[in-house]
Amino acid sequence: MSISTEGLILEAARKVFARKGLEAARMQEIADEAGINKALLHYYFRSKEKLFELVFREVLGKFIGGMKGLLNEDIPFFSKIEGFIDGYLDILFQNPYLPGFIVMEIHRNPAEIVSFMESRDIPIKLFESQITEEAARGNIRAVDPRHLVVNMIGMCVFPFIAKPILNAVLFGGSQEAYRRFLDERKETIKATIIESLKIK
Amino acid sequence: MSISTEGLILEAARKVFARKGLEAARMQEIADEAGINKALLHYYFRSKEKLFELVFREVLGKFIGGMKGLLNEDIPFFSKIEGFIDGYLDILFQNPYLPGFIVMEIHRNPAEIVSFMESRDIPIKLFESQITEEAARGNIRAVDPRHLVVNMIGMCVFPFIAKPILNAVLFGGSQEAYRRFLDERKETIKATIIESLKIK
DNA sequence: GTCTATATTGTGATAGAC
DNA sequence: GTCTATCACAATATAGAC
Repeated sequence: MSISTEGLILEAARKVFARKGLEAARMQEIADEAGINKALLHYYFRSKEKLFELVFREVLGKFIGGMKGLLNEDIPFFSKIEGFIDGYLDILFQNPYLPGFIVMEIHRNPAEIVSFMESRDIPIKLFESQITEEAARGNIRAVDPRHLVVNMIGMCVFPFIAKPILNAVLFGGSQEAYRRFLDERKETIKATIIESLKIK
Repeated sequence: MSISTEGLILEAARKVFARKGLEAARMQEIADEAGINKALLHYYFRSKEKLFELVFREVLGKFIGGMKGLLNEDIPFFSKIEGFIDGYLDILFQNPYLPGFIVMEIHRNPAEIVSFMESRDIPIKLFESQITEEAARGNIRAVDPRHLVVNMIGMCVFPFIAKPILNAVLFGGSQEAYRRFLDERKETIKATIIESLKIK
C-alpha cells in the first residue's frame, strides 16, 4: 500500500518548512517536493499557516515528548544523566535540522511557543529531588537542577545549531572532521557534566 | 549634531531584521522604524537583500570580533576561561536578540556564513597550546580545546536562544524568574567548566 | 534628498472543468 | 480528488515631482 496524498504533503511540508521556516517557504516548493500541485495543498489544508502550525506542533511535540521521557525515568541519578545525554543526542543525530527549525520559529513567533508549552509540562520534579538527595548524601556538589539541565541541553544542541560556523572555523570546511567531532560529543558532554559534579 | 538618514536606516534595519529575519521583515516596517518612507530605503541601499547583507555582516563581524579578542588575550589559563565566559555573557546581555538572529540566518542561508567566516579566522591556537601545557603539568584533565570552547559557548548561548521555552517550562512565564536565572549563569558556567577540569 | 504615486512581480488562495 | 487557469493582494522596486 502506497502512502496517501495527505501523508505526502505533510512529509514534504516538514522538509521544506524545516529548511526555510514559515515565511521563506513556498507552497510551490512543497507541492513540487510532494509531486503534486499547489491547489491540492489548499484542498487538504486550508492555508499555509494552518499547514505550518500542524507540522510545527507535531515536530515540537515529538521533540519535547522525547526529553520528557528521558528526564522522567525512575532510574539512578548518574544513569539518568548519561541516559539523557545519550538519548538527547540520538534524537539530534536523527533530526539534525530540528534545533535550527525550532529556534527559527521561537524567534519569529515567541508567543506561539509559550502557548504550546503551557499545554504540556516538563516534569522536572523527580529529577530535582534526586539531585537534592544525592547532594545531601555528599555524593555530588550541590547544584541547581535547572542550570544542570540547561547546561546539558546547551552543550548538546549548540554544535547542531551552529554547524556551518563550526565547520568553517574549526574544521576548515571538512564535513568529515565535523562528523568526527559530533561523534565525540556524547562522551565529552557526559564527562564534562559528571566531572563537574564530583566533589574534590 | 543629529544622526544621518543613512544611519537612521541602518539602525532601523538592524532592529527589524534582528526581530524578523530577512524574509519576514518588511521594508515598510523598516521605513516606519526609521521615520522615513520606503523610497528612501531604495535610494540609499539598492535592494532589501543588499541592506540585509550589510546589516548582517556588520553584526556578525562585531560578534565574532568580540570572541576573538577574548580567546586571544595572553593571560593565564584559568583567567582566560573566566574572562571568556564573563565577556561572552556580557555581549549577550547587551544583545539578547543576537543569537537568535544569527541562528535564523545560519539556517536560512548556510553558504553565506561559510563564505563570511572563511575571510576571517578565529585564533584558537594560543588557547590550544595553553590547554596542552596545563594538562602536561597535571593542573587539569586533558581535554580537547575545541570541545571546551563549544561547551562554553553552548552553555552561554542556549538560554538566550531558548528564552520563551525556558520561560514557559521552568519559570511559569515569570520574566523576573528568568532574569534572575540569567544573572546566575556566569557563576554557574564558570563553576561547571572549572570543576570539570579539576583532577580528582 | 525626500516625497507621492505607480509599476512589477511573486505568491497565497480560489474557481471550475474533469 | 486532482488538475489548469486565474484572481487578489501584498511587497519590492522605480518614476518623477518638488
